[in-house]
Amino acid sequence: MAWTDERIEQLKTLWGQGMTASQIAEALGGVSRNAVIGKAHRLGLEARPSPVRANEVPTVAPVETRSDGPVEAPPFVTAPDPTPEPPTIEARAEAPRPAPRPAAPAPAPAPAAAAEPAASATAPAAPPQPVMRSVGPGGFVRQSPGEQQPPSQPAPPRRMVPARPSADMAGKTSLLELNDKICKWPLGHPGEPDFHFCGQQVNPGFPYCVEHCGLAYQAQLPRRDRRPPPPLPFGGPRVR
DNA sequence: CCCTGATTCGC
DNA sequence: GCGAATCAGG
Repeated sequence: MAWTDERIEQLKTLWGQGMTASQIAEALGGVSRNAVIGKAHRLGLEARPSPVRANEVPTVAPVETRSDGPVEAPPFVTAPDPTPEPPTIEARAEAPRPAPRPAAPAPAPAPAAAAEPAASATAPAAPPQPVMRSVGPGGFVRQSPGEQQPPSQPAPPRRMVPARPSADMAGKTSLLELNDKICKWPLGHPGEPDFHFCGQQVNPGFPYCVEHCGLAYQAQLPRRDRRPPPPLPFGGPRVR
């Protein structure tokens, strides 16, 4: 399958959200995990913590670290690491690391569960999970050190709307109407009559409105705890 | 074994 | 540019 602009866009988004290559491959369909990784690299997407990379040649001289195997040593090695010995953590901190690995946007409207924060609602008794703090890439959920609430839970929608108020039934936001100022959160499935985009005003710097940013960028859950099937925009992947 | 991402290299 | 094969760590 070809890498259309749409698919590339999805790849970027999902990759940015911390989805694994396998998950992305499954979500996109028609591509392998390797294809996703390969494409991500060619796109220059940020590398993510990989198991295979800790190994580094400490000295300037090319040193073959592999100790066994009938592997012929390469005649030369290209550019040994320019920063071999960061004396401090500094270098690490600088590294482009998508700090929190957000993942799994939950497209399906989950009406219940959400508490109503409006009115006099103070912070619910005890946020039991201080650790789970999602900070959108780019710092989309900024909170003062003083007042911090666990934003892991996507902002509870004021109310559940299928897409947008009645007016939009007449004019849903179509692909052609997308621009960088309106939310590109897809609703429904491409190709179907009611497929359209959120169309709200974007959260500046993000492709989605604030509400959908809350869905798109969430703290990564332990893999055990996220079994809900493919968690994606566009109402979830098609079941073939 | 499983998983992961990175890299290589023939196409 | 693409992605299977391969590598290598968890």
